[in-house]
Amino acid sequence: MKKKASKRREQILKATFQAVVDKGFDSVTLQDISDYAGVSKGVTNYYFENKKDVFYNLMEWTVDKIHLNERNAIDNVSTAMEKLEAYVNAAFQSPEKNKKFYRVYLEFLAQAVHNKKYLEVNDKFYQNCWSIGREIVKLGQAENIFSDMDIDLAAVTIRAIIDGNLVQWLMRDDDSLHDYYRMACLEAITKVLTK
Amino acid sequence: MKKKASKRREQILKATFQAVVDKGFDSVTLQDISDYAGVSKGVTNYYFENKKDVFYNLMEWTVDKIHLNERNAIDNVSTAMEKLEAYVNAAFQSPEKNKKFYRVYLEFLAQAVHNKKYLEVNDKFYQNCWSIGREIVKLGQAENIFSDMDIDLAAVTIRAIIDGNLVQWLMRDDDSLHDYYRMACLEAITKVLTK
Amino acid sequence: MKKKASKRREQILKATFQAVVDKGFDSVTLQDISDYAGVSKGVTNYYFENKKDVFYNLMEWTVDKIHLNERNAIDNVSTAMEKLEAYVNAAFQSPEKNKKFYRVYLEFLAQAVHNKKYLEVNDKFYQNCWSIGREIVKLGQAENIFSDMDIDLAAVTIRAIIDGNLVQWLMRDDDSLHDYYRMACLEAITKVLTK
Amino acid sequence: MKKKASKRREQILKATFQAVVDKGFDSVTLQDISDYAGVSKGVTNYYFENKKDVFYNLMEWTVDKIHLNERNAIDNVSTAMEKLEAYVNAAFQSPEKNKKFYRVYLEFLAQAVHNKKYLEVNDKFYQNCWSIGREIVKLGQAENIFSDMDIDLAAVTIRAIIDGNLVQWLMRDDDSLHDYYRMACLEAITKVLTK
DNA sequence: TATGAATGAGGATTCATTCAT
DNA sequence: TATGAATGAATCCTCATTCAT
Repeated sequence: MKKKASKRREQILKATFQAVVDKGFDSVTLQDISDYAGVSKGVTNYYFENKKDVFYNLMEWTVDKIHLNERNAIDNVSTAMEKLEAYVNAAFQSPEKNKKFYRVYLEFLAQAVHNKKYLEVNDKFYQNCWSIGREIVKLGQAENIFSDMDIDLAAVTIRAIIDGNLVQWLMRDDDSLHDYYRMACLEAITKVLTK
Repeated sequence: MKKKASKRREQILKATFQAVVDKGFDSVTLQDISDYAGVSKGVTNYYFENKKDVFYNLMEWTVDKIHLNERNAIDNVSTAMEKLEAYVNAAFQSPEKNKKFYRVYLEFLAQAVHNKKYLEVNDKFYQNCWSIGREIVKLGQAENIFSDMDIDLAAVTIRAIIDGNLVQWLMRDDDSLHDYYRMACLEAITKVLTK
Repeated sequence: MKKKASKRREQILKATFQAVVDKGFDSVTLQDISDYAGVSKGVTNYYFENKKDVFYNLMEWTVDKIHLNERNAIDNVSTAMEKLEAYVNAAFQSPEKNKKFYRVYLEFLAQAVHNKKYLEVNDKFYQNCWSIGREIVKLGQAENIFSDMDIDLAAVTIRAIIDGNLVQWLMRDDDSLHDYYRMACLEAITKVLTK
Repeated sequence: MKKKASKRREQILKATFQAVVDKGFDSVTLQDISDYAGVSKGVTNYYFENKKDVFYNLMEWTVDKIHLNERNAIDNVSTAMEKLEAYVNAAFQSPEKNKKFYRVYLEFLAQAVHNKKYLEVNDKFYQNCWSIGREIVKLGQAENIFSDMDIDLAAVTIRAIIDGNLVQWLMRDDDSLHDYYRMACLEAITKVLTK
C-alpha cells in the first residue's frame, strides 16, 4: 500500500529533523533516527536508499515547510505593506520554531557547498522566495508606494535581508532579540523598497 | 624555539582551511590535514590537543582574516561613502577568495549552533563588524549624508545585508553573479542609511 | 531472543579468556578477541560497552568458574579432612587448567590494584573462599580434630596458603612440580589447623 | 664517565617505579617516566635500549630492594624465632611501603607469565627467599624448637605463606588490616615449623 | 514489512622510537 | 649528553549497510 509507505517516510523525516535539531547534522546516526522515530534500525534503510538520501529528502521537506508557511501568510492579506509585514512575520515565526528550522536550514546550506543536489533544492527554494518577493514588489509599485526599482533585484534583496537577519539572530543565541531582528528586517526592506 | 611551533601551527591551520574548502567540514580527516600540510599523521596531534581544537583555532584564524581584510580596506579611504563602498568591496573581495572564506565561515556557523565556543568566536567577529559599521554610520551622519537612525541598529543591519547577500551569492554557485550581488548589497545598504 | 545474546557474550568471554592466556592481559586487542571467537571485529563492541567492560565481565566469569569448581569438590565428600583435601585438590586441579586460570587471575589481581571494580569482584571471590574455609574448620572442630583457633583467621590463612603456593608453583614454570606444591599446600594447612 | 651513567639509570628506574605505582604497569608511557624523572623524553632511550629494557631492569631493582631489606633484618638478630619474626616483619614493613613494592612486584609476576626473562629474575628472588628460609629452619632445628621436616619444603612453604598473606592483604585495600595479616602470617609459619 | 545481529571499513588518538640539533 | 620534534604503526571505537529471519 503506497499510503503507508508515504506515512512512514514522513515519520522518518520528522524524526530526522528533530534529531538534527538536537545533535547536529554530522552527529546524527541512523540509530538516532530510528530511536527518534520509534522504529527499528533497519526501517530507514528500507524506506530510503541510504543516509544521504534521507538527508536529501529532509532538505526538500524542510524548505517546503518554510516556503508553505510564508506563502500562506502573504495570501491571507491584500495590500503590499500587509503582505510584506506578513512575509517577514512568517519568516520570523517564533524563537522556538525559527531556531529549529533555521538551524537545520543552515546545516543544509553548509552541506550544499559540497553537494550539487542540495544546491538544486535550495535553488527551488530561492525561486519560491523570489516569486513571493516579486509579487509583493509588483503590488507595491501598482499601489504606488514602492519605488520603481528592478523587480528581480528587489526580490533578491528582500530574501538576502531576511536571511541575513535570521542568521545573525540565530548566532546571537538570545531569544529576547527575536523581535528586535524582526523589526530591523522589516525596516530595512521597507527602506529599500519605498520611494 | 617558540617561533617554529607557532609557524607549524599556522601551517597546519592553512592546510586545514584548504582541506575544509575542498572536502567540507565533517569530511576532513586528520589524515587529510597531514596530507595537505605535507607532514606526517602525528603532527596535528602534536601541535593541537585534538581535532576539535584544530577547528576551533581555525575558526578564530578565519574570522580574523576576514575582519583584518575589511578593517584594512576602510582605513585606506576617508569619506563615509568611500568607506562603505570599500567595506562592501572588501567583503566581496573576489569570487575565488569569497568562495573559500565564506564556505568555511558558513560551515562554522552551522557548527556554532551546537558549540558555545564557536558562538563566542563568532560573537567577537560580530563585535568587530558592528564596530566598523558604527564608524561608517557616525561619519556619514557627521557628513550629513546619512539619516540619523539608531547607530547600533544600522550596524546590525549593514552586516545582515552583507552576509545575506554573500550567502545567497554563494548558494547560486555562479561566479558571474559576484558583481551583481556586490552592487545589490551596496545599493541596499545605501538606501537603508541615506536620508 | 535473550538466550542467543547471552550465548554470544559467553562465547566472547571464553575467547577473551584464551586470548589472555596466550598473549597476556594488556597485549590482547579487540581484533584478537574477534579472531579467537571466530566472529567479526565489531561483535565485541556490539555485546559489550567497550574493552574494559569485556575484561570486567571476564574477571567475574573467571572467579566464578574457580569458585564453582571448588565448591563442587567439597560438597561431594563429608568429613573435614576429606573436604580439606578435596578443596586443595580442586584448587590444584591440573597443571594445564591451573596455569590458565591462575595466569588470568593473577593478571586481574595486578589490574585490581588500579581499579576498584576489580577489587570488588575479587572481594566477592574472597568471601566465597572464606565461606568454604569456615565450613571446613567448623566441621573439623566439631569432629574434634582441629584446634580451637579463630574461625575467620583460619579461613583467611587457608586461602593465603593456597594462593601463595599456587603463585609460587606458577612462577616456577615447571609442570612436574604441581604435585609437590599441592602436597606442600595441604600439609601446611593441615599443620595450621590440627591440634 | 661511568658513574654518571649509572646514576642516571638509577634515577630513571626510581622514576619508573613511582610511575608504575601510580599508573600501573601498562599505562606508564615513556613520557610519564621522563616527567617523573624530570628529564627530557629522549633520555630514557639513551640509557636503556627500549621500554622493555627499562622494565626488565626495574624488576631486578625491585626484587633486590625487597630481598636486601629482608636479608638485613634477619642478620641483626640471633635466635631462630627472632629471625623468623624479623623476616615476617621485614616482609610486612609498613602499609605504605608494602603497597608500593608489592603492587609493582605483582605486576611483574603477571608479566612474567609471558616473559621468560622476568621468570628468571623472579627465580633469583626465590632462591634468595628460600636461602633465608633454610637458614632460619636449620637454626630452629639446631635449637631444637622446630620439627625436623624437610628443609627445602619448609623454605618453600615459608615464602608461599608470606606471599599469600601479602597478596590477600593488598587485595583487601585496607591499611588497618596490615597488622592482622602480619600476625596471621607469623602464626601460620610458626605452626608449620614448630614441633 | 520489519527487525536487529553481524560485518568491516574508516578515523581519531596514543605512543615507542628515531634523529637532527 | 641531552632535547623534543617528527614519524607512523597500532588500536579502540563508531556506524552505515547488509541480510537472515
